[in-house]
Amino acid sequence: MALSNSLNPHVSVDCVIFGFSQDTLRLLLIRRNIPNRLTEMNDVIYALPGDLVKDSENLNQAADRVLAELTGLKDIYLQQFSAFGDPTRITKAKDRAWLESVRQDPDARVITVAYMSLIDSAKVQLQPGSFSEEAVWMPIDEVPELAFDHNEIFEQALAALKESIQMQPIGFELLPEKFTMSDLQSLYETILDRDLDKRNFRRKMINSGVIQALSEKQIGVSNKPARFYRFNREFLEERGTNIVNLRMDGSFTLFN
Amino acid sequence: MALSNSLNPHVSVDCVIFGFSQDTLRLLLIRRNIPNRLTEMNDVIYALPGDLVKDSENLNQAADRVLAELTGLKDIYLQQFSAFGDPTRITKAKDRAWLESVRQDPDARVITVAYMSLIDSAKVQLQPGSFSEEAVWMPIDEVPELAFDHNEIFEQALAALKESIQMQPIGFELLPEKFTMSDLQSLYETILDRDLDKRNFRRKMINSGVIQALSEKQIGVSNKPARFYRFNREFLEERGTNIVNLRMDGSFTLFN
DNA sequence: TCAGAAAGTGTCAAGTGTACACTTTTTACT
DNA sequence: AGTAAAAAGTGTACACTTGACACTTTCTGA
Repeated sequence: MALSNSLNPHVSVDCVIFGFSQDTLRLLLIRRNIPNRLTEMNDVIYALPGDLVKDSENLNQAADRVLAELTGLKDIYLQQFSAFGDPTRITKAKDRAWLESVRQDPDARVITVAYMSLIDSAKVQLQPGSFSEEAVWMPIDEVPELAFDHNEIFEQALAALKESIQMQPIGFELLPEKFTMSDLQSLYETILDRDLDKRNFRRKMINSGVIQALSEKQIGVSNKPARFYRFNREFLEERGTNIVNLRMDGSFTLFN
Repeated sequence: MALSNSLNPHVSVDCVIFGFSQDTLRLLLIRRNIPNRLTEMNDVIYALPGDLVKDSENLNQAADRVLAELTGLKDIYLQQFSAFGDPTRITKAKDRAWLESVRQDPDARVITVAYMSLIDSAKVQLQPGSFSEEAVWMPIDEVPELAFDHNEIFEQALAALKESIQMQPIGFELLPEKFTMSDLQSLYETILDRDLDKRNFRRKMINSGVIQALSEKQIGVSNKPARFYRFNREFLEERGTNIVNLRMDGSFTLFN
């Protein structure tokens, strides 16, 4: 069996990248067309974006690089949430064709460090896909079978997101700079998968100090135009990123 | 440079193992004596327990194995909290002697997956140390300079512990089966590094349902004997392990 | 029997969570 | 010009939780 001459041939990063549009939480996936010798058709395989870690970079840099190559964006919210290293995680038959097409050493175990990323999908200009590879936004309840153990990684990322959003003001990463209160509530309802009371939601958000009202309002809507808000970045600076149980007195619980 | 013939020569696990005794939070460290050719004395180096991941095992199994070899215990609370992979993390001069003594390939980067573990230190029979290697319980505010980036890993584990203990009923992993309310409060005060009100603490713990009062009491103490309590394991079964914001109505926030 | 030590207990005021329905503002249509 | 449709925006009352605060009880050992 050939060994790669990299010092770290078997460590990768995978990115679970969430976006939010049309009141739907979406996942950024890579779609690959793998020629199938038997059928002479292409097999379509979906996978999380990821890559092997280079010798010169650390794990965060590798994840940043994957994100930048895919979306063109830098300084994106990125949170490492788990490593996956089961010896059988990439040995399933369904993944063989792809592996052989990209790896020198398809039998080797790959340990992967998984990142969760939140981006404003409106900012993303997906790189135009080649014939064999393309990035697509997939609604999270339509995620198909993915390569390797990527379904499990995705499920864990989603769970991590649900937990984090109740503890830290990170939902804003999924929205544009300016958003309405309804946008924000819709985002929270989607992620937490339940309805929230409109009046209570607004009160809590405003009182918590995490958002600031702008004087600007929507234009061109055929109903009462909503006020825009923006995330109060000073809030984070004052408190650090590890906010637990913010209440008006300094403690924080978004929804019980 | 020689390459190991393992498929995964460069992935390890490191365990940050917390224990609690004499009202002090302690860390289980490995102390190694490394012969120094210049001084003809031994250099003493402390490090987190850890090992390379074997081809046949997954990451959790590797961490379990490290723990079992060190303490003789199985089924211990173990939570993966972060991976560390900076290219320079093991290249500092101070670590050279040790590395050369244990690794075939001291220049290679090692990516490590870090675990936080909580154990009742009374259950641990530390394996009798050889001349060159020995395990010791170190109070967390006396932790010396450690090998590699282990100080950083420890700091992050401590931060993760502080956060987790406010969200999930995991403090019990550090206590014996039966404990007094004062033991429990002392543990929380130590980890959170602040005083808690005795009456409010008791009320909250009892009302939350996470502990059960036993009829048994202390004997042989020279003051009013304290009642024993135990952790209510059914509580976890009913709610799953990811408890956020438990209150009496089902929500949970331990302390604001 | 007395002193020392830690256990154990109750109340009140302020803050927070939750449930709940109508008015306002805008555009589009006739 | 008038009206309908659509979403924005607003207040209150009740129940519960939190947090501050000090004294009594129970045991041992001298």
